[in-house]
Amino acid sequence: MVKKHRPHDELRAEILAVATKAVTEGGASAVSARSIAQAVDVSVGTIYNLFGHLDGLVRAVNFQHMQDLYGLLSEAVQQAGDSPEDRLLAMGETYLKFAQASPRRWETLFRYEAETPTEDRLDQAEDALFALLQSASGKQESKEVLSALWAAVHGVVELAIGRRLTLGRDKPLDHIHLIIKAGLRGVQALRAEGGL
Amino acid sequence: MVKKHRPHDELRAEILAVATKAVTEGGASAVSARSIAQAVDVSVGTIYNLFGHLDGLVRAVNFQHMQDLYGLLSEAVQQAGDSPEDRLLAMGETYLKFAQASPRRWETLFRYEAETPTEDRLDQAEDALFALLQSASGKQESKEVLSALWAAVHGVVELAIGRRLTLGRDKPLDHIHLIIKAGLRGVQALRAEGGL
DNA sequence: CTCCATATTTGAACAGTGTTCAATATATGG
DNA sequence: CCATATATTGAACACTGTTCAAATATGGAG
Repeated sequence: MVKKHRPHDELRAEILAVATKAVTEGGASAVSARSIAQAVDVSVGTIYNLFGHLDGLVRAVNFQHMQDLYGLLSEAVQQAGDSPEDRLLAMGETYLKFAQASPRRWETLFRYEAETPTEDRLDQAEDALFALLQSASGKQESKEVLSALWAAVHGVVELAIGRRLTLGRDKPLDHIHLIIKAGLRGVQALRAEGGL
Repeated sequence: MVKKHRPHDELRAEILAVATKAVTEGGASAVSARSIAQAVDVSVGTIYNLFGHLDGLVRAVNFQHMQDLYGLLSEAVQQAGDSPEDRLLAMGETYLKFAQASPRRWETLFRYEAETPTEDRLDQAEDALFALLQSASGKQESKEVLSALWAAVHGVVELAIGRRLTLGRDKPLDHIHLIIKAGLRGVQALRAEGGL
C-alpha cells in the first residue's frame, strides 16, 4: 500500500520539526531513520528522498538552531548597553543560556560531524555570528582579540555543559564575566606595554 | 574450537594497546568489538568478559591518555620558567600540542560519553590536573580565576581541533598566549579597581 | 593417570543502526 | 482513458553492541 503524494515543502517541514524535537531532547543519536519515519507516518525511503542522508537532516536541524542562536544574540546586543563590554557580556550570557536551555541541541550544533562534507550554509551563518561580535565590540578590537575572547567564552560553556569534565562546571556565568572583563582590561594593559 | 587460556593481564594489555591505537587514529567509533577482537585474535565474548562493555574499554583508553597528558603537563611546568605566567603559558602550549598531535585522541578523551556511568578514576585524574594548575600559578590566583582561565584555553583548543567551526582555527597558539597574558593582567586590573 | 569441577573462550543469535533500490502505487498531461 | 512521469514503499544488506548456552581448556584430587 502506498500513501498519497504529499507536497514536498509540507513534508520537509514536518520531518524537520520532528527531527528538531528529537535533537533538542535526545541529541543527534535520537534521530534515527525509522523513528522519524514512524513519527511522521512515512516510510524510511521518503526521508532519504528528501534529505539524502540522515546527516543531511541533522544538518538542516543545526542550521535552524544556528539561526535561532543568531536571533537571540542579536537581540541581546540590541537590548544591551552601549559599551562594548556590556554588549559582549550580554552575548556571552545569552550564549550560555542558549546552551543550558538544551544541552543536547547545543552539543549537536557544535559537535556533530557528518560523514559527508558540510555544505557551507553553516559556515556562512558562523561568519554572520562573528560579524555580530565585531559590531558589538564597536569595531574597537582586532579580529584576533575577538576570536580569542569568543573561544574563551565557548570553552566556559563547553565545560559547563559537557558531562565529561567536572572542572569549571561550578559558576559558568561568573567565569564568563571574569573572562570578558579581565580579557578586555588585559588587552588594554598589553597594548600599553607595547606587547601587542 | 576454543583457544588456549591466556593470562588475563597480558590479554588486557594487548586489547588496550590495540584499542588505544584505534582511538588515536580513528576516535571512539573506530573501537568496534569485532575489529578489536580480530586484531587480538580473540572472540568478541572475551572482550566483554574483560571489560564489561565497550564503554569500559574506551574509558580505560581514556584513562591512559589522561595520564599521558598529566605527564606532559607536569614536565612542561618543570621545564618552564619560574613566573606563574611562564608556567601557565607552557601548560597551555603543551595542552594544544597534545590535542594537535592526535585530534581523535583528544576528542575521545574530552567528548566521549558512556551509557554506563563513569567510574571516578577519571575525575581523580582531573583533580590532579587542576592541582598542577594551581601549583603552576604559584598559588597566587584563586580557584575561580584558574578554572576560568583553563576553560578559556580549553575553548581555544576546542575550536582549533573541532572540525565543526572554522572560527578561531587560525592561530590557536597566539590565542592561547593572548588569553593567558591578557587574562592575568586583566585580573590584576580588576583587583585594582576593586571589582573582584 | 584419570576424573571432575571450575574457569575461560567461543560464536551464533538478537535487536538495533544507516542505506539502497526494484517494485508498486499515485499523479499528471495528452 | 491511457501513457508517462513522479513519489512512496519496505524488504534486504551490511554493519553495530551485547548476551549466553555450549564447547573446551585447566588444575587439582584421588
